[in-house]
Amino acid sequence: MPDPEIRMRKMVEALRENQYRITPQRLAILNVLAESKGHPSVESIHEQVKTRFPTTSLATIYKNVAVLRDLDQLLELGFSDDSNRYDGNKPYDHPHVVCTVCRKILDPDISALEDMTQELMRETGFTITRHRLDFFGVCPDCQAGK
Amino acid sequence: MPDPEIRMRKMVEALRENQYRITPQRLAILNVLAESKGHPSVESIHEQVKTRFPTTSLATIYKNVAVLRDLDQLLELGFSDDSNRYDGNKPYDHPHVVCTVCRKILDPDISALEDMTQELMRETGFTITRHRLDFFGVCPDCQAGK
DNA sequence: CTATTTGTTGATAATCATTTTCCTTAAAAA
DNA sequence: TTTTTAAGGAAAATGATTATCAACAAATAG
Repeated sequence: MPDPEIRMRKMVEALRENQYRITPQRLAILNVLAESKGHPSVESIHEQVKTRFPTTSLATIYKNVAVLRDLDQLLELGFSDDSNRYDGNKPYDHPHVVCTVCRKILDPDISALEDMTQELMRETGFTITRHRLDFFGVCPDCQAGK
Repeated sequence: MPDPEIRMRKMVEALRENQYRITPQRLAILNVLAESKGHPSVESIHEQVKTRFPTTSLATIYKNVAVLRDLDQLLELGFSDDSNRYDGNKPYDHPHVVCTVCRKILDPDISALEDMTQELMRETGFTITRHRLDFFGVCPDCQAGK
């Protein structure tokens, strides 16, 4: 079974378990999130859902990403100077590399993250449970002027 | 010379070098920023400045923090679900540890940060120039129920 | 010291992503 | 099929931030 389908089922299951209704628009949104390789914005999700359901309202997208986020099925990345971006495939905290030119977002591997968190806890006495780690720069494509 | 005074002079110097005028309101804002031990919001800066200049407009605070930020004299921490916070004492990117209970913010040392950035550039091909690293948890005081 | 120039202030309107409202529609249970 | 009630759609509201513009004042020249 391909990954997107697994994610779809997982998200539908989470909705059912919490007594949310399964509507066509909702399924279309889940589909966009599960299929997406990037980190779509609400606007981008809206565009894609509208190809199947042309009357879909932006508010419907907003309401649904909020539901999924609250069910821990969607990672919401808020940016104070831009619209939020969403990750339906890895709905848990992880670092990001953001291109400041084209706004592309990558998920890099940071093997030292676990060790770093442990050291931070020792150093500060905090119990650290979440993080938001963004690195900003210019991606290879934009460096090449594409 | 105490730290706040050093910061004041540094910021005034940066304004002068860039042909910005030194106004009383501007000095009052610099003073709030240099004296502040925390990470004040625009609203908080406004409240403090108004005790000396009661007619000061919120817009004036916004315009001035933008100027200082553009001169790299002020670190702006944007939050998508809250107003921005500002750090006038360490006006360069650095990691934060945030207590989710009392909202206290610490500046931890992360010695591995430079190496990590280099590795990220190799791994992703990005040229990384900035970062925003927030770790969230509960501080020792709040763990103790204080 | 006075006049001139031009950046700054303060009040207000505009912006924009997001949220809320409210009425209509339709999913799910009886 | 009927009933209940959550969800969808359209539009208005929200709230932090930005833009506008007339009045003012800091800097500079004379």
